[in-house]
Amino acid sequence: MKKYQFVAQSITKYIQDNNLKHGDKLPKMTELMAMFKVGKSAVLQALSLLDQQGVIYKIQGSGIFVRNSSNLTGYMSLVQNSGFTQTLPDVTSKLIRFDLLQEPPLWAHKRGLPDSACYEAVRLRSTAGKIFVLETSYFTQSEIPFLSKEIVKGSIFAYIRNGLNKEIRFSDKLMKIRKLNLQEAKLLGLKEGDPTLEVREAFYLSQGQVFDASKLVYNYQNTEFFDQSPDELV
Amino acid sequence: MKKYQFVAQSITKYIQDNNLKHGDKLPKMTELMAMFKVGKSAVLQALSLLDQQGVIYKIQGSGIFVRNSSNLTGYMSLVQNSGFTQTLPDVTSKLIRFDLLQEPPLWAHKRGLPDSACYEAVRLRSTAGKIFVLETSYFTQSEIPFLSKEIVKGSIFAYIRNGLNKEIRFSDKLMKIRKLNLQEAKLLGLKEGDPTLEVREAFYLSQGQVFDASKLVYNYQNTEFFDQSPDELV
DNA sequence: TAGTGGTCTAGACCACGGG
DNA sequence: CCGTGGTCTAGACCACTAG
Repeated sequence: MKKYQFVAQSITKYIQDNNLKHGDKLPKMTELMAMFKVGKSAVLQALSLLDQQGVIYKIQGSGIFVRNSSNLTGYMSLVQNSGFTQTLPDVTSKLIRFDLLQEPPLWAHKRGLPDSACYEAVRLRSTAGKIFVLETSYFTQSEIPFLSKEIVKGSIFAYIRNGLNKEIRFSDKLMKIRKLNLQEAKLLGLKEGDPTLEVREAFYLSQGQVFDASKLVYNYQNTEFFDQSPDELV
Repeated sequence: MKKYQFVAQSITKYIQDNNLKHGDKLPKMTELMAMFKVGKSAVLQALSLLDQQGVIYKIQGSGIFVRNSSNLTGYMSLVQNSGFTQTLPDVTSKLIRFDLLQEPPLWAHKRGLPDSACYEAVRLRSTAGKIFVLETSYFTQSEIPFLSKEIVKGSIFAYIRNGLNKEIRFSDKLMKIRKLNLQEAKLLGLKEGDPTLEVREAFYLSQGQVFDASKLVYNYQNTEFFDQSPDELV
């Protein structure tokens, strides 16, 4: 483990252990450097991470402070890549459809998925027994040569990371609000015309290729989202 | 202007000028250091900025590459603090209500707004003549002592930044999908029961105090969102 | 195995906040 | 004014990619 990761983790633990709240002051940089026996840049990288995660904020000339970590259990991060598995408890999947197609639908190709054979997986995902999203995913076979029903029932991303040893690097999302159609409504246990958030997402591997294009249709009754924007840019 | 800001800006311009697309390679770090006559850490900070903005990605041992800057005009960033003014064209406001209250509503106080006198502003915002959001904002008078109808009709944030010379540092958002009520629907030009995204946001100043709690109700027909997640953490 | 980005250090100097 | 975080340098060494 890298030093700055260790420092970031230790600071997070320090906040929990000392039960620090919004606005409480953390040790100053020189003290942090001494505490963890690292140089300034390691501490800076750690603080930068925590900044992005919304854990702390810094005031030049004053100090480093803890940020509101409001009770976000049950909320879903709209930004974090891996989606729900991070913040939601007991995520399970029900497989609706699983096929190998000659080519992806047009929208998936437009989002960058290669125009060649791909797996299609339609899953209904639940947290704590409640259905929260209908997910239609396309995985290009050129990157993911083999996929089975068993893998798809579990976590595909875990399989890609651990089984194939590939790294998921970043993603693009386009989102809109709309009404559910009848088919979606039935699957989600809602009514036609009920509101939903539709997310079309493209996932990229470490070399910058799209390997997965997904469409997510959320259940409005069982989903809430959060975002803690960090210090800003430009 | 700081060196790393200048470098970041120059690289962005370099990408535009050379019309670089997704996957195209940028000059290597040593070349960038030479091009801009700065040290390694200045370049690193610049690249880190661009990484967060979704402009580039790096592959260790290989190079620095341009990321898809798909045509996002008309889309709204869900993450960027200042909201729409950044990416949307021709934003105008219609003032629906403006008052000075003895105290904010309960939800605003729960989000961190002081339980004392505050301004209430209800605005209908449009881009290119189309109404896209109904915004109800509460500004605590302890931080924003004076607000007028004229200021509220323009950009309150610009007034705070330039007029009051205060810095808006970060924000928390909670979001959910739901149905419009009759009153909201009328204002947005939609029908009762139509879908919407509701965002409750708390804005913080540089010392970590909440000065603004806002509720945003989006018009689903005129709004689409995007997000380009950067390299991830932990 | 050469070459690229990543981590980390020690230290100089700058810029802001608060007494 | 002092103390804090912020920027920046030069350079050592590590880790990964690709030919």
